[in-house]
Amino acid sequence: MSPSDSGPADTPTVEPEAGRAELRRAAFLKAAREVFLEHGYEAANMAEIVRRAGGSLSTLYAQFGGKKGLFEAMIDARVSEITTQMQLELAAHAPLREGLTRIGEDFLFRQVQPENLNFFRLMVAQAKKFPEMAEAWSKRAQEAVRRALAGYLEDRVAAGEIRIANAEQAASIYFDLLRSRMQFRTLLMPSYVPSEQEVREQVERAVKVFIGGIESLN
Amino acid sequence: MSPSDSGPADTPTVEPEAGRAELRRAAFLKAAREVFLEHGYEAANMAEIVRRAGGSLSTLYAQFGGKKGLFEAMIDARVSEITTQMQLELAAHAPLREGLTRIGEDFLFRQVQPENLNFFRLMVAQAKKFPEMAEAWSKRAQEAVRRALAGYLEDRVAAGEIRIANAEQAASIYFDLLRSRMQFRTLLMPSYVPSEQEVREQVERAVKVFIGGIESLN
DNA sequence: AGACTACTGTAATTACCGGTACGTTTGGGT
DNA sequence: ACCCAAACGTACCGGTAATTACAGTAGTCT
Repeated sequence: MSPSDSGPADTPTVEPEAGRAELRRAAFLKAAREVFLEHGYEAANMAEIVRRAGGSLSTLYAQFGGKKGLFEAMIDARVSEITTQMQLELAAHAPLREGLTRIGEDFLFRQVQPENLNFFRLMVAQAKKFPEMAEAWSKRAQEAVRRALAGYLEDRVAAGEIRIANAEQAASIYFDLLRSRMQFRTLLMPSYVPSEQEVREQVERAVKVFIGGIESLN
Repeated sequence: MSPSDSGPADTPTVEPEAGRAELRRAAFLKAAREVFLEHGYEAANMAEIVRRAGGSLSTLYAQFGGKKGLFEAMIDARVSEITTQMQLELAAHAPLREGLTRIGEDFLFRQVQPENLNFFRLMVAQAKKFPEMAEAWSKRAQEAVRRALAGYLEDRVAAGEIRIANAEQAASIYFDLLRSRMQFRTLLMPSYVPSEQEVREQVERAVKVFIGGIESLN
């Protein structure tokens, strides 16, 4: 392979200087994402995806092999996105209450984005059919933020602001406090979108309970 | 064929004194439940349901109108069940730590039953297509247990064991602490079934953090 | 028993959809 | 300009599954 290798060796994703195939592929993935999110896996229609993406059914099949392959590719792309998207704006050495609040709001606002919830719904629905995929999703979505928060907590422990034996576990508990109620409601009531105020209040409660209660674990 | 007694159907779990129609209906609902839980809404097959239930396709359509009607009836039945199933073994006047532990284990063990998780997955997946249904589900599943726990907490407040301004809110937070992490994992990893020990540990952590932190809300 | 109704069995109808075949066009490299 | 693989468009195949039609059967009520 390597046709002349004149130097377009880079262009990892969809950079303007991508070959035709790359452009098609990107368009297919974008349309697939829309359609799968709108209708779910079973009810999604390959022809509809082509209609939206442009290009042709043949090319779609040539590039992804089939519905399953397309779905997997689409989710893979999203899983990669997640890692960067989940990067928390770390609060460095901010005092505990302030840091937790900032991290919490940052996280929860993203968490309740309709796009995110739709992906989550899709993954839950297909967890049985695509187990590795669901697992990868779950790992990525969780670990990045938990590690980040754990790091921050360890910093605060070193600063003597709080006593925590197991920072990862504590981080996990904080995210539970943050997320649970809203995740439950938003998953089951797609039309409900929490207001900014609701999110802030939820974070405030979580911070209070966390700071008040986390040392009880030791 | 089977001239005389074609139906091997000796009607399992139904009131002995029900009309034929009722028996059919119950059998259809039971089979529908199995099939919908196994395959999801879209992939479920009406003929398969009839195959399992006995009876005939015609009767199924006569009774439920169609796939949608059958699904709704099946979920309705489940939503009714939930209220009784969610009845917590209330801890009456038990001391706080003991009461919370008992209520928590009772709740969480039920919550991670595969049957329950499968229903939850199904509802999440179909929340867009059947919004009223998902909402009814969410309400029932939440309110009963929250009210029950709130009642118990108020009792403990009256006993002077703890100071809580808003018992419903506190109850909600306790369930968040209890459920979140496991719900997340079990939904995304259908093969993972938490052990009894894991459940107990989770409850223990939740109890500690809750008791330690809940008064911080006041 | 007779009549009225509900259930059964099966086949037909209809629609949709994933996947493939195949002839045509296009665009980039030489 | 020429070549060829990639991309296109579209018709088509095979299968599945919801829904309906219909003709026969079994219960039930009087």
